[in-house]
Amino acid sequence: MPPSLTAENMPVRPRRLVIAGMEGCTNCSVCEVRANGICSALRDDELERLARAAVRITVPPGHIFIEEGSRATDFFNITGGTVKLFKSLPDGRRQITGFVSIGHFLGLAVSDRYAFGAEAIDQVKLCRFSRPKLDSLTEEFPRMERRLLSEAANELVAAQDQMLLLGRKTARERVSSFLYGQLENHYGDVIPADARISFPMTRADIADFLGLTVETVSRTLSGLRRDGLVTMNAGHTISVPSPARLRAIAQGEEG
Amino acid sequence: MPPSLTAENMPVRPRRLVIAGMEGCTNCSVCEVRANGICSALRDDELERLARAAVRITVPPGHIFIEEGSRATDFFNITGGTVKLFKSLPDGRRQITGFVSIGHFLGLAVSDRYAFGAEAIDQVKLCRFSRPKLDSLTEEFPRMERRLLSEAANELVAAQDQMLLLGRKTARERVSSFLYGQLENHYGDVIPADARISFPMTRADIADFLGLTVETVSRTLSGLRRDGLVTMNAGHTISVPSPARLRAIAQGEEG
DNA sequence: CGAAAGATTGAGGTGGCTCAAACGGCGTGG
DNA sequence: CCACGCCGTTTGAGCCACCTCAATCTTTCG
Repeated sequence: MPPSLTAENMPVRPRRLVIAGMEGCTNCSVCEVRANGICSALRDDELERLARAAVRITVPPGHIFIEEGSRATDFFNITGGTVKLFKSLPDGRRQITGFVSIGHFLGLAVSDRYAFGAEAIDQVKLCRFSRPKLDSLTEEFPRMERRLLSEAANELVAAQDQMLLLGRKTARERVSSFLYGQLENHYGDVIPADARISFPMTRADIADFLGLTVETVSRTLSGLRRDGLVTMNAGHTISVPSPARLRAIAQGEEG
Repeated sequence: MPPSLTAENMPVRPRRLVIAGMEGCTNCSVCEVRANGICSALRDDELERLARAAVRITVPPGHIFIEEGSRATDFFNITGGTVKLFKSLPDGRRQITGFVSIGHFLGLAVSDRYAFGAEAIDQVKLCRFSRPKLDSLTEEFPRMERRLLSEAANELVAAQDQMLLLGRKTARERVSSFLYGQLENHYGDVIPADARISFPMTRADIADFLGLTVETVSRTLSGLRRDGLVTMNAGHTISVPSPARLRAIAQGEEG
């Protein structure tokens, strides 16, 4: 059993700390996302009550575990893997509104139905809470509600950034923004020169996230490579010699 | 996700319930947004404490009262008028992330700085709370925190809709979505045939909201008029004979 | 090793942008 | 009361960034 992890002695950024063989575990005090999940706001004794409300499940790649417009019966906390959230139009056009991974919650709904769909990109592990259970839990633990509010505020800021991207940025700026965002996810606020990213999403996912086509994403990446801004080891692993230059492009600071 | 974010306790649509001559009033129990503002979650005795923390101010049209990136010292509740929220790029490109009016809050920030700017479109009235004051208030009134969470959840849903619009909709669909949204704001869920909207924002505002240019917005409106979908009385007042058809276009259901 | 999915590249088309001009309402001042 | 100027809106003409369609190449995985 790992030492007790409190909010104070843990870093803020998500870690790739994934403990194998936890599938059947319902003891939240040793949960791998204790440090970042919604549970991070709780004390050990409170966690025990939480554990009874949570069910840990595993979702295979490509599986849609939240259907757009279906009844919002559950609430999820991601404990491993990466999920894409999306909205679609009747003719199949799709917009990915965000990628969420370890430590983040999922299932905030205004009405009794989900306004978005959720699909596992790779093998995804998550904690499921039934909505009524969660309601009574937040009732009991105000600190958890505060945690949810701060998480929602974060999502809102990210959503506003994405609106600026989708409404006003060029393809080159969008792709650079995406790559830089991946760098931030991985390294936090201090990104070293010659950084490397590895991400699970396909070009099609990236295109649907950036409001572009696969071809444009591919061409734009090739362009960045030609300009020495990135080097591509494999399709899903990219090196960035100068993150600062990439950031400048992402923010529209280049000629 | 949110605790009680069930249909029953969700905020209803904003009402045009505006009581004149309240400018100097600091008694929240008779406040015109009592029904929809963040205060709506509070009892009368709690409101009295709230009143001491609030300052009512008036902002003239065109005035930017939140500067992008400035210190997030205050939190606002809009009691009259319409505000545009925006983000900009260094070269002046601008994206309006939302229009907020009576009853909505403003100023939720993740860091110690605002990630967006806010500008009054018409004459705007608002309640200002200092951040520390608000913090102690939410500490004291958990119900208020819950209210903020539900409001944030609503904003998040709207933001996701807007991302779909910006990333995947045509100009015609975007303009139709905007107009239909205005109808919803005004009428709520039940929109009568032959509905009329009147909005304060200029074509430039609409363009920056929809990720288009002024010219495209204008041309698209002309197109909708040519097709009998809208009739324009004055530039800022538009009639919609068949809201259902407009909605169909907005959602990409037309050929 | 082979099939299928994903990624890249090319050629050509187009929706929305840019540049430009004209129009209209409204407040101001003569 | 009208002339003027300002600002927002509309309309036109031409262009370009990104999309569409299509072929080829690469990676993945049974």
